[in-house]
Amino acid sequence: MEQINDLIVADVPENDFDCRQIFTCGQTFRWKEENGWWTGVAHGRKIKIRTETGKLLIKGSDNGDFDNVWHDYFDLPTDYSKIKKYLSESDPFLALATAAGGGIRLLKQEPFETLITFIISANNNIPRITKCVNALCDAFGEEICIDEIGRTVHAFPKPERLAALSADDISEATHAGYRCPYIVTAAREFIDRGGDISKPETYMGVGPKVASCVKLFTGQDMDAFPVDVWVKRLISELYFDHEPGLAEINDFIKTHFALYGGYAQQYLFYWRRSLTDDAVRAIVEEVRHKP
DNA sequence: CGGCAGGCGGTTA
DNA sequence: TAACCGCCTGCC
Repeated sequence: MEQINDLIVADVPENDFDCRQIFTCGQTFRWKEENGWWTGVAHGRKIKIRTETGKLLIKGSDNGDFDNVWHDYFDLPTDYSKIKKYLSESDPFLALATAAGGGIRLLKQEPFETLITFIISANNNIPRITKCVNALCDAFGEEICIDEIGRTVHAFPKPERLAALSADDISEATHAGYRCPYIVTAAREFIDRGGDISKPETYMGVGPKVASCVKLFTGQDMDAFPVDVWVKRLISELYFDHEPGLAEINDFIKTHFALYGGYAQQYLFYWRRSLTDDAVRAIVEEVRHKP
């Protein structure tokens, strides 16, 4: 890693870091692409990043922040080539999925932000989750800076701020609907528990799927395997000749994806969303008839 | 075009 | 098991 003025340049394996894949695969909703750079906020800091053949370029950071924050946030210590190789060799579908989304990385995100963001994600879709989360930050997050075209950039709100609000306050700002009371109570609970999210499913508004997301996207449990409608659909298409129940799917996941389960889930999820039902059927046909 | 079902990256009671 | 907020899509 080296620093040139306000630009950090770090080595990243060329095929293991793709901004679009990282920021649009559903793990975070705070990054957007502008003029060839991806801009985002985490840990109360705003940066811009892009990649260039084997290099990660970061603007708005410095040596200290890179070492203390971004190195870990972008999961740079993990060797994704090794993970993709292992998954590819253990499963023909993962070979295809890791080829399609090979630049995905699992960000190590902040506990409170992840908890609230995925409470919002329940029974919701990506464009609307993005809107809600960013509206929440704009309304209640502390100001970080003004960007080059005059927009105020906000951090994710602190637990104390959200805990002091009413559900109606949140609703007015975000239009997150019936999830708003969950956001307030989760903020209060989070404070009462001293920031402990080791059992996310014990928070109101957090069921099995959201709990898995929190564990996986904070880096707490890399075997966590969130099962949403897309993953459920794909698992039954690829591995079952009948419509499996949730228990059956969970059983299968535990044995089949034991190691690197969370990574497998991300590759599969990203891959499935790019395919039509017909394309999946054709792929299943082809893989089954291979010697 | 505009009104109105139908469907979402689940959870709760 | 249905109801839930609100936005987007497709249909008439």
